[in-house]
Amino acid sequence: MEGARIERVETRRADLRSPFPADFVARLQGQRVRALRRRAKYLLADLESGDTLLMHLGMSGSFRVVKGRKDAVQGDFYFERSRLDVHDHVLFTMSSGATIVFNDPRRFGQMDVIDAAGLTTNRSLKSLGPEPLDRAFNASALARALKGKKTTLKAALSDQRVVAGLGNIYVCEALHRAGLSPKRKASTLAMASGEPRPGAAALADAIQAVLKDAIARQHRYRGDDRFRVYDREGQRCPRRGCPGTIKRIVQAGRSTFFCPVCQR
DNA sequence: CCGCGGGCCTGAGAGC
DNA sequence: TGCTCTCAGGCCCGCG
Repeated sequence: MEGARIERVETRRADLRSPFPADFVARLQGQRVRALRRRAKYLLADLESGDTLLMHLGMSGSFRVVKGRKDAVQGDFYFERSRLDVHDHVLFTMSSGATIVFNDPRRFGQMDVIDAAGLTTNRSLKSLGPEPLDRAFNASALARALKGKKTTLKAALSDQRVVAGLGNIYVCEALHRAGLSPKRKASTLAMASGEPRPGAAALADAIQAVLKDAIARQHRYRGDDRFRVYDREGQRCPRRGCPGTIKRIVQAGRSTFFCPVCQR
């Protein structure tokens, strides 16, 4: 997509989680994609017009690139429409001849077009916390974010306003790596007399390690047996020398997996 | 404002 | 084997 022009956009239904904006197609067609980037769990494609295409995969969303030949036009596309799935909801036909297909069975995904001001005012973007993979993210940044949080570490880390980009699974994984209990009060890792508490450094490191590892290994959220604690209730704790057994509890309506022995 | 619970949606997996 | 049922996730909304 990057550097190519969006020749045609087709939405194959009226909505994902919410309806596509009325001018969705009009504001995209004919625009060159200046740059692709990410903020939290959102994908952003900056366009020549100054608008930005905002995309979220939700739970089950994915993109695939279908290559075609421009001289083999099938309808308005460069490939056989019979190759489309019922859950292929948005098609971007690019000037490169490739078609980018957005597939999302559960339709928890999101697509929107925002203007430049929207980058700071859009509801989805404006309250996001720090990026854990930014250089600026460290124990102090995390401690500041957790300051005054009355809730548990699990709930705080799941809150995109505190730290951007962690989902249920990676919160569990990061807390285990850091040796911190998901039930612990979040503010206990906040600053104390100008210094981050010891656990904050461990947690900041663990968050970064979990995300880098997941990206490098191309984790999938289900059917993936490479998590240390997620979906491992009743199994031995993977920490060296720890005799604990992974436990499952429910916090804020979501499953938490942790080791009660080594996570304090 | 904050935190929590419910709801959206489908398919994988469990249970009969 | 095949049917039904539950439940998982991210995010938004409404409630207290």
